Amino acid sequence: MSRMFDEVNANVDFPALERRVIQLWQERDVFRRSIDRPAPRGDWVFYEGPPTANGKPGIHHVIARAFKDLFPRFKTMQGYRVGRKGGWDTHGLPVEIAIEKRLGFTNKGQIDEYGIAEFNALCRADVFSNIQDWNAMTERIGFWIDLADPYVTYTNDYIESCWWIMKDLFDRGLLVEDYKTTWHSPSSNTTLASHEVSLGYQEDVEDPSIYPKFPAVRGDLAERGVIDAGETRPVSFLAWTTTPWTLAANSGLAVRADAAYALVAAPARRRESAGERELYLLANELVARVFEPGTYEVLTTVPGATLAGTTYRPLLVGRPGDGADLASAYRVVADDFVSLTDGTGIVHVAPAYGDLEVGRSHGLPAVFSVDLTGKVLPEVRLAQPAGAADPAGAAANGPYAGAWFKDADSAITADLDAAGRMFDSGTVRHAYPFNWRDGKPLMNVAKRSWYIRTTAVKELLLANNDRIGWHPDHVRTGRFGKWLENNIDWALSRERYWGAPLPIWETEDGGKKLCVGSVAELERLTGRDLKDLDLHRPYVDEITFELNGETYRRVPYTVDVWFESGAMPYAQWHYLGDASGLEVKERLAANFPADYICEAVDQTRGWFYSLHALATLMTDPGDAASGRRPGPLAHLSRPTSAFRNVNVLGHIVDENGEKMSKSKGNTVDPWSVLDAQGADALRWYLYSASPPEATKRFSASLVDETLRDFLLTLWNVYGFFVLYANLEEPDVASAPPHAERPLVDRWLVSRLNAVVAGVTAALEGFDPPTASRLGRDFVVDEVSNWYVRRNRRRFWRSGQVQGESGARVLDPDSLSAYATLHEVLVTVAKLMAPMAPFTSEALYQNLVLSLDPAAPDSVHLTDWPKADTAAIDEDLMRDMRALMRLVELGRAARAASGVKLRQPLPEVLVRVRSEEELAGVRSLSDQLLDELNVKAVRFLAVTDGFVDYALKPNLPRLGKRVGKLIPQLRAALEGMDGRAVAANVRAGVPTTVTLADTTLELEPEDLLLDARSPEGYAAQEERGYLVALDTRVSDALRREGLVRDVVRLVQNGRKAAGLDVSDRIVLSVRAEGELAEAVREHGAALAREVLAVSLDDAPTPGSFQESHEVDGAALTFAIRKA
RNA sequence: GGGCGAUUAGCUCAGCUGGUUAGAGCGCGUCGCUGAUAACGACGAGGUCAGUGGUUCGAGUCCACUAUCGCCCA
Repeated sequence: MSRMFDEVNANVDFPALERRVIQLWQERDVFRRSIDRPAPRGDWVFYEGPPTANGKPGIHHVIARAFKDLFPRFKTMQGYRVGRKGGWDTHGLPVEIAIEKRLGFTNKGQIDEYGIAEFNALCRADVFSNIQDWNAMTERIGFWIDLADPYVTYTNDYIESCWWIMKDLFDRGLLVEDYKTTWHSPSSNTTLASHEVSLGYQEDVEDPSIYPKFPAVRGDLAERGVIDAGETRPVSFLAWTTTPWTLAANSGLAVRADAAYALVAAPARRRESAGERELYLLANELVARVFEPGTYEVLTTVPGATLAGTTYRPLLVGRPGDGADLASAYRVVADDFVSLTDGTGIVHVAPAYGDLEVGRSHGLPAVFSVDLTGKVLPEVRLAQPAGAADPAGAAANGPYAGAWFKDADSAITADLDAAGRMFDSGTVRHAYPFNWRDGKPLMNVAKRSWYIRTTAVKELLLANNDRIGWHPDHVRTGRFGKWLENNIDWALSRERYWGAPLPIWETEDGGKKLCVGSVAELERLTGRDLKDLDLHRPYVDEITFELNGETYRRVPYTVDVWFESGAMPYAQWHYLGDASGLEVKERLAANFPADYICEAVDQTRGWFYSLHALATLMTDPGDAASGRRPGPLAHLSRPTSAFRNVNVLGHIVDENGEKMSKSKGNTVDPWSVLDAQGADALRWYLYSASPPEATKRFSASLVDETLRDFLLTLWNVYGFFVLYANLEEPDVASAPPHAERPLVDRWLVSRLNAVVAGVTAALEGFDPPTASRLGRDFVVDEVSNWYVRRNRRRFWRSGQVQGESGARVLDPDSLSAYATLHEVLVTVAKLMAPMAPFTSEALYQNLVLSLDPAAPDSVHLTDWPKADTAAIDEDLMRDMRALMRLVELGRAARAASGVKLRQPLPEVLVRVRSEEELAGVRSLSDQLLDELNVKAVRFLAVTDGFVDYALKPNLPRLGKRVGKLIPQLRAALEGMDGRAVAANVRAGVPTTVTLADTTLELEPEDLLLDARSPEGYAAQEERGYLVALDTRVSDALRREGLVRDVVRLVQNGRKAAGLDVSDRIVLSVRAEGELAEAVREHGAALAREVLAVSLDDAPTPGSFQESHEVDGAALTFAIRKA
């Protein structure tokens, strides 16, 4: 017999079902067709943030991809075309480090020895080592993205686009070379990337803590009135540092202009109390912390601004940097960075070792004391007093020459102490970074570096940020906004190997520099055919050319990988500006900027920033006042970020809240979840568990809960529908129109449309938790636990009638139920499609395509449901809510009364909160009777004298008006006659309340009436609702209740006998006493309930037989399939 | 050390612009119901809404500080 629908297996295996759906998508080419289908609303642009495929994908990659898939599917159904080009991040340090580890390298020099070409070849081979896993995971979770034609950052085309951008920036003066402070590892002579530095931070490192005395030039101070002109005692600026080795690099001292500085008289060393006193300058508020109590005297205080510009003599000398002019050194400067929380309020400034910005802004020269391998330079020695000859001779090596910089600390300290230049020395424990590979200390060093001058467009960065739809919103002004406000130039160059080379060529002396923007340009410069040139190092390093008689060589740098990922809007199409083909230009125009991106929160200063900064630079309209030229995309777009909306995702942690890491062994293999619970359960859990930005604790048991709570409930409703539809074969198309269906159907349709509106709004607001929870609550609470439970009888044995043609035709009531539930299931399938693409596809295939082969052959090719606002009946939904509330109270009342639900009761008294609700609930009262198994309902008027009332103020209305009198008013209302006030409320007249000092006129809506239970009923009340059951059971009702017991036992018997739900039976029942009477009286109803074609009290031979005791009476029945 | 965010029941989370008795699901206990259900219903145990102070007639909600956790930066 051919069924209307494919049978639905109640023991559904979701992972297996999902694999079949994947196959169906492949066979029907659904993904491609979803992009090719007509897009009346135009393009909606999604950018894939490229992952790296050199590691196995973990559960945290699934979450990002689950979100990345949701919105493109949603927008596609809404009528947009959403192209989804995949991408892979292939360059960068993680790859290099993996290869270095494999080769056992501990420092960068070993790479040069090994050979850059060989090294990079290994990197290239490694980056896709896990791409099979990635592609399999991507497909299995249903992430639709074009993996056949992804952008790959290591390709020549991609690199060339990066070059084009850099050349544009260079030509506009926005790509410049300058000194930069870096964390340098002298042990491996390498600059470390910031994340490498953070890997190596150690807490509680013991370092020197010294207070050197810088001899002030007394004349300068006397001139400003800080000391007397005749002062002869030594005057020192007292500084504090933890790096004695940088003292030879000192070229300035910094004070805070707005802080008070004290001139203190004290002994020459901290621990001395006697002896000749010297004079010190330091921040006034730190004096008591630096000097021992009772050993010092504050002579005067002056503002820091007064000290600025005075000079002092150096303690040690070092090697001046290129072009450094020592004439400008050894000055006191004022700067806000100076902190007064520790030290002395006078900061020793060594521009070459960490204080580059300060030095630069005050014109202090860079002086070096240590080379890049951590060896102290030969020039370093104690400074000699003016006019004194160096005993060892200036040409000879200094006493610390060649020493490891940290080893020189103690010698320098001792020598300064001996020279009387040390006020105190000790140690301090603090956090300090070490090379994470060899454990050796790092040092802050200024190096030449290339920068993108993002500070030139800072205002534009902020303005463009204001227009981004951040989700959550606080990132705009918080994490990201703060970052932009403190914007510093983007340090672009890296001394690395496996990355896009910086395309700058310079002359031997570095005097002339040229940025190359394309391979074609390089061919013109060299006169060579470079079509087959690998743009990576070392090959590109070998390309040199002559220009105006000078040889140009490429600088040795690669660029920050964030630059590469930030360039993807342009580089994914191999965009080269005006040199691009027409097709590429059109592609770029259609796909810029993105409507949506989605990544985890750690990308704020990573991809989010690099995308934003480059797009801002590219679309910069220019600034005539400062002579800034417009960017190359200014003609295409107003100033903009690269993205309009972004979901910022939180991280996934394990079930104990701990970060997942391979070393802890607490990572979750996505496949373990995908194979057990399936992709939809996982996706739904990820969407609904918590706000996207929240840190999520992941546990498989929560995914399991999602599966049982939501997906299985939906599946059961679906299975229920199909099971009975296949028996009854309803023609849902011929069902009565909505308006003519029973109230409960109209209610469900109303709710459905409200849910459509709600889910649509939530997804348009990039809010998956709200969308998924609306769907879940609707399906579980309203469709399954209310509608289907309340209406299941309408779906089975529904009294088929013969149609005029002799065909079987369902009565309109059943047909309405089928049509309503069918519509709900189909619409829910569409609403769920972006979030649970597999289950929704399965439902759609069976529920829609079985009936209408002409329909789109995938749910993902259908249009997003539109909410029919005309079908949303707010009053009806409010009334049903009230009814559900009453049923809840009625059940509680029954439970309290001890009368079981099978026993019918004669009457229930009901009171609701308003006249409108009363009318509404009255129209739904048959639901109430059925649900509570009661014969009649009596509605009490809202102000019926049958009940008394507690009076309460309606606070949202009265709070502002009455204010402080609220407690008085409460007390007064409690003392008033509830019935009398209720009568006022009913009549719509104000009530006068007398308080101590005043009287208040309260309008009816200012008061809340809480009904109190009537005496002698099993009653439950809550917030104005009241349900009271009359629990007197008549004999007739008792017999009815007994028969319901018999029905239940026979039904159980049917099940035990292995009968099908639609099988008809021959039934015999033998009972005694009142039970026999009850069976006789309600025999017809009994037979109808259990599908008995005949009912007698004779034994039925060869049949299933059972004996029971019902309410003390014996019962035996036998059933046989008819 | 700085910035941003979080902290509500054993677990996962709601709680809108301050307002009546702080909720849901899971888990636990008792009882009930059951021909779609791997279910469902009622009742119960479980909360000083991280802490302290403030604003207010009224604070889970607003403000300040503190603690703990996470991320980013140093």
